[in-house]
Amino acid sequence: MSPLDRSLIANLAIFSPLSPAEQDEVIHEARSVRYPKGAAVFEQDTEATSFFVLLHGSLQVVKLTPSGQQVVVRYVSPGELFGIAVQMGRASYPASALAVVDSVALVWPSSAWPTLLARAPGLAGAALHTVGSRLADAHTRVVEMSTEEVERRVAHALLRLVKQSGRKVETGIQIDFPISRQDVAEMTGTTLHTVSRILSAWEDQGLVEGGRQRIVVRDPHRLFMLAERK
Amino acid sequence: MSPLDRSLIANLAIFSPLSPAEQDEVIHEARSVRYPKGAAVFEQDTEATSFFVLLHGSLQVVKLTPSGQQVVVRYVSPGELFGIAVQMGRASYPASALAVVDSVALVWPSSAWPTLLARAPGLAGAALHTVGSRLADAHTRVVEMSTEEVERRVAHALLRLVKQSGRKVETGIQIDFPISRQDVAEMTGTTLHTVSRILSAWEDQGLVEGGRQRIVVRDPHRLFMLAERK
DNA sequence: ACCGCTCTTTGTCGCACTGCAAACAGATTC
DNA sequence: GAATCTGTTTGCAGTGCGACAAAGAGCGGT
Repeated sequence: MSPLDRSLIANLAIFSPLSPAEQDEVIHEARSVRYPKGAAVFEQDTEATSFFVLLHGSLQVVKLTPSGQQVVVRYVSPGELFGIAVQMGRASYPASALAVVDSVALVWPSSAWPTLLARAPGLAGAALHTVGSRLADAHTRVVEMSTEEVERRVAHALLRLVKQSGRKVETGIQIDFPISRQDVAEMTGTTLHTVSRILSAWEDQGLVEGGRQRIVVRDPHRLFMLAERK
Repeated sequence: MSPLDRSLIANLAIFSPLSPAEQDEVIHEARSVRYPKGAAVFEQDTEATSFFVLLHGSLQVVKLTPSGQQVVVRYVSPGELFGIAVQMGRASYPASALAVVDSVALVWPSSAWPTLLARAPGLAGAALHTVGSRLADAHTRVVEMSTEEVERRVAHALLRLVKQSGRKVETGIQIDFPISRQDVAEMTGTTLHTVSRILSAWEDQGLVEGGRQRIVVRDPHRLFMLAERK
């Protein structure tokens, strides 16, 4: 394992409030791990031994129900802190995190948290912000699922993905990792079939452009209108 | 305003890790406010000037959608920390909190947070735990709404209410505050009508006992079976 | 360049649930 | 105790979406 440099984390929102010396302290406890596409960073209901910051790639966080159904909780983008179950008072991870493309993360042992906090007290606040915005997202989703019909939920999900991981391409904005209709279905609480139908209809209207595990939004504004119109 | 004593907070999970001296410091910044039934503790989208701990009563946290629909996010029980929007990095409250019975809360100005943290660093961790368990709840709800049909969602909602605010009565366990079918509908993402039908059916089977703004669960175990059976 | 796998598309059918409507009942007010 | 208000029950008709089925298409492996 090569020694890590603080430049890796200096620009991340979570660590930028820290002084260079503090950043050195923090990075010193970490190691960098590569996860090939498809690999699990951690798995649901296993002991939460580590917490992480994603450096490169994208992760899908999925929750499996007792009856075997799967729900996509969210996608993790580079720079995000994740896997902080222990810090929230849990012994095990509440979901699994899978690499949807080759990815790299910084890994700290959960036991390092108190030490880090002592050295950099601002971290607690940063973690609280992180969890707070996830809570807001989760509530938004609850509200959407309670009040909106499927088509609008899919529109919102797509817009969120574009915002979080959109990459400009010739014909519009593409979601920057492989994502299947099944995945979108599991994000919006519907079926693969319904998602496929909706995307096909949108494609006919020139709103989006589909492909195998690929979605390009050609007209984000019109999609937004569709998502919000009452 | 009468001076507050640390005995008010000594037994609350959030403050119990603090030393008596720290508890004195914390309580010193607070004031106690009474909210009559129906009053708002704070309102959605207003500036988050305060945070709170509930001492007595029950609050309903509701979110209003742009199209005017309402969703019940959760109920707050005595001892809980709430209204910590600022600490999560928000300027305004993301929802409204209404007293469903006469209630009393401790109120701190948001600006007191840094001072409190300096005096009692354990508070940050406590807040993180609080938000963490809310996040877990929200995710549970997302999963339920994605994968379960209405009847099962209502069963789960009732079980959660009973667990959080159940009071033993002669014929079973009663939810300890007035709650209408409409409220249950807004918790489970369905309509008042469907909830009424479901509860009526359950009443015929001797599972629950209804009444105006009143629900008594007569047989929690059978309700649990109904909620979990695949 | 072929084969086989996974992902996607499209059609048909049925039903759980919603939306509308109207009557009913327990609480509250004067 | 009558009047009124708010919350609850119940019936019925309509439908959005899920369940099932089967064919088509892009991609990776040998």
